[in-house]
Amino acid sequence: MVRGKIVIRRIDNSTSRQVTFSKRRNGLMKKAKELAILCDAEVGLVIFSSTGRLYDFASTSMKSLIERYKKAKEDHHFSMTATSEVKFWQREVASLRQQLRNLQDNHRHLMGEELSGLSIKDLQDLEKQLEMSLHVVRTKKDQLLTDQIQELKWKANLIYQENAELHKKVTLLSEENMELHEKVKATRGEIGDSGDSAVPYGCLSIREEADAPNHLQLSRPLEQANGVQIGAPQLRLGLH
Amino acid sequence: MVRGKIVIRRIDNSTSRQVTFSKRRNGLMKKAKELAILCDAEVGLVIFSSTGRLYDFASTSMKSLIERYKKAKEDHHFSMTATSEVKFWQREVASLRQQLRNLQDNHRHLMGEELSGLSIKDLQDLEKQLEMSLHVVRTKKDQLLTDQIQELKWKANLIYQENAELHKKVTLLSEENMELHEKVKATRGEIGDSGDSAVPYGCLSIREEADAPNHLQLSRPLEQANGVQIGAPQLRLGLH
DNA sequence: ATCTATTAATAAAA
DNA sequence: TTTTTATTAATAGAT
Repeated sequence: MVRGKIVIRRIDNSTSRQVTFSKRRNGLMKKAKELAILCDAEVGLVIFSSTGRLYDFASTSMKSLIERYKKAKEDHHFSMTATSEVKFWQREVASLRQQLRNLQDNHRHLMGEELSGLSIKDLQDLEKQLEMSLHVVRTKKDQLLTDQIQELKWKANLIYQENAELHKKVTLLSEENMELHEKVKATRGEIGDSGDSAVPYGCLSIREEADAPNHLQLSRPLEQANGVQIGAPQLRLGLH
Repeated sequence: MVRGKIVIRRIDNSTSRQVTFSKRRNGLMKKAKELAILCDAEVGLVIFSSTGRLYDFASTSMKSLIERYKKAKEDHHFSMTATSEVKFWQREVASLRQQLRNLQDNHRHLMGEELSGLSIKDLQDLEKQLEMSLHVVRTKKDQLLTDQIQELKWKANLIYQENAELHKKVTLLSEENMELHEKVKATRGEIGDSGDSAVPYGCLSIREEADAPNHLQLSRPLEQANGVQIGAPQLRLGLH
C-alpha cells in the first residue's frame, strides 16, 4: 500500500515481517475500533503473532462477545465438558500430526528421499523446484562472499594507505638521521679524529628495508583479496 | 479518510452508517487476512452489526483460535483446573507445534526461502544438500524414463513379431489364393470361355501391400522408441 | 521511532 | 448495492 506495491504473501525477511506485523496490527486495531464506533457495531479481534504472543481488541467485553458468537453459531462444541475438552485437544493433536506428516513427506522429497511413489511429472516438478532453490541459495551465497571480499578490499586499502604513510615517515626520519650523522661527524672532525665508531651504516640499511617492502605491498593486498585466501587475511585485518 | 475528513463518532444517518459499515467491514476483513498471510499470524475477527448480524473471519479455525485465546488469557486458571489428561494433550499440542515450526523453517530453506539469517557455511551446506537431492531426483527420473523406453521397446518387438507372422500368413494365403484362381481358371477353361471376370489382379495387389510395409516396419518401431515420442505410441501399444 | 513517497481505503455522489 | 471520483489514511522502505 505504499512505497512500492507489495504482493500478499508471507514476508521472508524476519525483521521486515516483525516490523510490518507491528505496524499493520496497530492499523487493524485502529480500524476495528473505528468500525465499532462509527457503525455502532460490536467488534472483537484476536491476533497471535508467529512467536505466539497475543494481541486483542474488543469493543465491549471479549467474554460476552465470544458467548454471543457461540450462540449465533449455535455451536455446542464450545460448551465443553471435561470429556469433550479432551476430545478437542485430541482432534488438535490429530490435525497437527497430519500436517506434520504431510510436511515430512514433502521434506523427504526435497532431500531426495523416498521418491518411489512419484511419477515422472512429479519428479520433473521436484527437479525444477530444486534447481530454483539451488539457484537462489547460490545467489545468496555468492552475494555474501562478494560482500565479504568488498569489506576485505576496503580494509586492505586502509592498511595500505597507513603503510604508505609509515614508509614516508621512515624515509623522512632516515634522511634526518643521515643528516644528523653527518653533523655529528663534522662536529667530531672539528674537535678531533677520536670518534670513529659512528659511521652512518645504520642509515643505509634502514633505507633499503624501507623501500623494498613498499613496492611489494603496493600490489599485494588488493590482489590477494580478489583471490582465494579469505579466512586468513581477515584475522590479521580484523585486528586493525 | 477521504472526500472530506471525518471525525470518529457514531454516524447519525442510518443509511450512511449502513453503507460505511459494509465498506469498512470489508476493508477490515481484507486487512485481517493480509496480516495473517504477510506476518504468519493467527487472526480472528468477529463483528456484530448494529442490527445483530454476525460477520466473522479466522485465519485458521475460530474454534481453535478461541481456545488458544482462552488458554493464553487464563493460562494458570486453565492449567490448574485441567485434568491430567487434558494437560497431557495440551503438552502434546505444544510439542507438535514446535516440531511443525522447526520443520517449516527447514522446509523453507530447501525451497530457497528465508535465507536471510544463514551464514556462508549454512548456505554451502544447503547448496550441497540441494545438489545431492537434485542428483538423486534426476537419477530416479532418468531411471523411470529408461524403464518406460525399455517397456516400449519390448512391446514394439512383440508387435513387430506378430506383424511378421501376419505378413507370412498373408503371403501364404496370397499364394494359396493365386493357386485357387488358377484352378478356377483351368476348370472354367475346360467347361468354356464364359468366366473372364476373375483375372488374378487381386493376387498381385495383395502381395504388393504385404511386402512394402513389412520392410518399412522392420526398422521403424524400435527406432521410434529410442527417440522423442513416448506418450503417443504408448496409447496405441497399450491397446495391444 | 520517525520520515516520506506512494499506494490503498474510503466518503460522497451517482 | 456497486461504481466512480476526489481525497485522506495507511504504510513500505529508508533512515
